[in-house]
Amino acid sequence: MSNIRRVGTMTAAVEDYLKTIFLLSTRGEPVTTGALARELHVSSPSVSAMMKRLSDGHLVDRGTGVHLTEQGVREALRVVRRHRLLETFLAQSLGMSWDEVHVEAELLEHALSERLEARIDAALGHPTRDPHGDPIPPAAGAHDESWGRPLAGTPSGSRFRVERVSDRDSAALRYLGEKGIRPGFVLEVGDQEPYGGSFMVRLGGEQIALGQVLTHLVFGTIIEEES
Amino acid sequence: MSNIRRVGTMTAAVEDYLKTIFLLSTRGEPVTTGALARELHVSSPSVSAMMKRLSDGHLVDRGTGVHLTEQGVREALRVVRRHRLLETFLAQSLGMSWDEVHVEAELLEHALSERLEARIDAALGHPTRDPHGDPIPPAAGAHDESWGRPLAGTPSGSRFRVERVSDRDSAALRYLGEKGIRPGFVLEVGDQEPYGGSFMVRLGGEQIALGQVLTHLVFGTIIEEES
DNA sequence: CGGATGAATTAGACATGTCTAACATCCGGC
DNA sequence: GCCGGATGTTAGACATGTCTAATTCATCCG
Repeated sequence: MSNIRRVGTMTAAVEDYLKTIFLLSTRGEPVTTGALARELHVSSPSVSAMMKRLSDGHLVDRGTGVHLTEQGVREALRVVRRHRLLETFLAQSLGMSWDEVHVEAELLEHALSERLEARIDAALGHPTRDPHGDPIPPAAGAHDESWGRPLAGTPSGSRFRVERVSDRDSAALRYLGEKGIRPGFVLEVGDQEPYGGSFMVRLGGEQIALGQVLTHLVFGTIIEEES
Repeated sequence: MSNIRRVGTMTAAVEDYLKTIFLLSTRGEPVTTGALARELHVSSPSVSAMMKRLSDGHLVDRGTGVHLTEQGVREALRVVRRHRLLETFLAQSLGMSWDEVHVEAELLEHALSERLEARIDAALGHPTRDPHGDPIPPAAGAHDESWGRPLAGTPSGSRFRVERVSDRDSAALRYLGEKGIRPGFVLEVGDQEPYGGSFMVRLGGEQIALGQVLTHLVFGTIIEEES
């Protein structure tokens, strides 16, 4: 039966590839056979074969690396939308924490019907951000996937508004969540301790030391002081 | 990647077959190659091939017709549990009607992780019945799948408590729902109009005429008059 | 008893998606 | 200018799950 399969060539595997290509390229990373293999936990030949299929189906172009065609972007955005709506829904309706929702959404995103997607969207009041601050692509219309700047390298003394936190490392997410570092909050940036030490920030009067890795997972903007 | 796949031999297709065998046999219908092909919308040879696989995996025995082994029942109940929990969850959290939830649960049931299943179960307060009145198998322990008696053939003048309504015909479900015929409600049974006419029942002062087909979709028990 | 009928299986093909092993290609350094 | 390593592709195999066409098998009826 394979209830999972959708119209045309969209299968769960195809959706995963398209989504991953989209996310890699919007993160500014090179989209190569090797990168996709690493990301999707498959072998390089598997990626090669799939790229051939996607290319035949006019979902990707292959020049230097791989990039999505217009139609490929459209399909990728559909998957990303379902993923982020599900994350938001699971957090809202079941109180799941932001480090748990990603894995679950990963499983469910290929099995979400259009109808259920619409119902969830409506029930949530047409949200524009998921729990990590990632923008939810609209059902139709333009989408902005920009990441802002990473916390790493932010000059001491500036005020930094957290906008997105990468959902790739679930343990790091839990840790950051416990410290209160979530989208919408503003950090007072302190000093980078020397020789790869902690990055000091202040949030609501509390001093927080963040390891190198964490500062590359938090994105946002520097708030200009008005005076 | 195929995120859908589970441990061992449990795939979405295997789960569908096991579930269907379980449901057919608990409805008292013969579980034959043909019946499964009809039910699952696949060809007979497909069923033959799958029965060989399930038989090799000790999930079914093949004598006269097919029946589940102990392990087969266990796996089938896991799928049925996920399906009915999902139906209940979708009805509760999104206000979906009982004629919509079946189709959606059908899609999601193969992608539900153990963790999410447990979260949903807890959030719903460990429900024992889905919106159609179908019993939700417990995570561990005995399960009773009995159907009670059909409304069809209930003698005039008796009082009939609705316990389950078959979810197989979505349009019929919607119709019955509009008339107020749902699990828990008690009907005063009237006459069967002759020559295959309507079956008359009374619910909360209102007279309802039910076509033949409907009376075979509603199950429950006759309430003994006390006096 | 013999043939028609229907149900089930076997045979063979195909699509999807994965793997390992072998080959190709390209690019930097000497 | 050539060699070695990284990167990518081809070749070939396998698992899953489906299909159609052909065959077997049982059964019922005249």
